[in-house]
Amino acid sequence: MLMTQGPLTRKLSAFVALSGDDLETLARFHRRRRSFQAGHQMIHEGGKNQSAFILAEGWACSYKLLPDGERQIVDFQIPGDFLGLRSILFRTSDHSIEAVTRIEASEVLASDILDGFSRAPRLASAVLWAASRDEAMVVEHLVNLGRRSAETRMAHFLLELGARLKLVGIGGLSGFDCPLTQYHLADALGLSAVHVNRVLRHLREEGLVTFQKGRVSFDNLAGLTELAGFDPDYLDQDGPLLR
Amino acid sequence: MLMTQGPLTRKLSAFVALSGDDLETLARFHRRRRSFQAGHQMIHEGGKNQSAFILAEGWACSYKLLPDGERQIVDFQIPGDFLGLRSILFRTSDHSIEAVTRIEASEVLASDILDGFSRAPRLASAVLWAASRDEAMVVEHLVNLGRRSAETRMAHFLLELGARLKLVGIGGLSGFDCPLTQYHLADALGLSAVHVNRVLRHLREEGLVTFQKGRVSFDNLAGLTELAGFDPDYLDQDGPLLR
DNA sequence: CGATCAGTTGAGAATGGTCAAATTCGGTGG
DNA sequence: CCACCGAATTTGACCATTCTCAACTGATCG
Repeated sequence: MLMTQGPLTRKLSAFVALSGDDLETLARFHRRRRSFQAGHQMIHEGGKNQSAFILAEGWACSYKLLPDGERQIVDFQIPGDFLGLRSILFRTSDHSIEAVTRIEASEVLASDILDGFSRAPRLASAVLWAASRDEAMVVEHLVNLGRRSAETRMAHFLLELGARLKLVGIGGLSGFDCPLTQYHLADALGLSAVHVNRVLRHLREEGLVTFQKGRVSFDNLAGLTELAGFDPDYLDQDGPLLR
Repeated sequence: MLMTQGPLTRKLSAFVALSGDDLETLARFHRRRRSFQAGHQMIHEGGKNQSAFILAEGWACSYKLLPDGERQIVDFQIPGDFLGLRSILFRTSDHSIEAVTRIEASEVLASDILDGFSRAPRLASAVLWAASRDEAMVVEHLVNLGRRSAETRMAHFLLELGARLKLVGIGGLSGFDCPLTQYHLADALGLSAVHVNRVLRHLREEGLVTFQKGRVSFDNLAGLTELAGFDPDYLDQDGPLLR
């Protein structure tokens, strides 16, 4: 039994108590190690027979492009995240994913997943749970775009990212290293890059957060949390529900 | 074996070929028939030990409330939809669901689902697929809010709703009956009710769609589809992927 | 016949977008 | 070490989309 299971296994174990068989099947997902340059497009919207990946190192983002060339980033993926699940469950992928930084990941083929589910059925429940957790995050982004001002939207986004990174042991309460550009933020938050810059300046001048030179610093975490109305419940899970 | 399986079974069968055992387990989900008044809150954000429902008749909507009292509607549910899955997968629900019209639905307890998954493992894969399809819809709404103008947003929304209703046999290419108020549209599209009204008027005056007296009429379907950049691929699935 | 709720319209304000031009910063080659 | 390049960031001025507030209409219901 491998003791060096990655963060994905840890995450899934938070929902179902995985058996030895389950763990072994899960370990098979890690056979094909790949690395990608920053900017490489790992999954193509409209493409068929694509793979999924388990991210070990680096950041990625999933997005959709509009006819007029604009793009909307749906989410960022950080180490431990499963990415591109929908691109194997559906015949043609409904979104694209690109590497934000240099990436190390395990490639998971559609057959790995589907065979894995018949070999270790509890795995399907576990992956369903993980996918639902991702969906909860997308829903929170939706609320962000629909009903929050640019400023609270940015605050909420940075807090969520900080909380997610802390859960996988990267960064802490004081802040985190962040490879994103202001264009990434703009495409994720539905703003223009110019306005992103203004919002960041304002938050900095208010003494709430500083995002400069690839580092996000929470200067006043309580104030920022208050401003954003941030409640991390949708990220956190306690013990396994399924035994 | 029941031949009168509902639209949910049909939907799941589009992904996995369900065995007799699977179908029987699925049929158990339909034991507890319930009905609700319009406006009844079926699932409470923050509530614990909630049920899920399979919608047989009527419309519902899932939403989140913000600290300032605003709300963001995440999606509408129509007959055949599974609703509240995340409220049983998570200990505490991250969203609320309320009946838009009078509703007929089957109540599904957390234990039904979890026992069902161990009894009929392929069901877990099927539900994972259905949940992913719902997530694809939420993602499309996210793009809608982030990167489309009020007008194309409305156009896209009405086209998606029309396409979904057509898939379950309600309404056709010419339009559909729609119980939503302009306040519902506002909360779903991240607009003010006043602006919703203006946008609807403009679309009507352009001869694209008319939404009046509970009926949406596509006056110029091609033009509306063009305006919205609507591509229904993310809704449609062909044959079963898993045999 | 009030009362209430959905829809409609106008006027003015605000949030955020666009365009254009600096400025800074991290390389990279000399 | 320095000059230079391109990308990312920063700022200003002006513009547009959308919001807010407020009033009015019309339908429905007890």
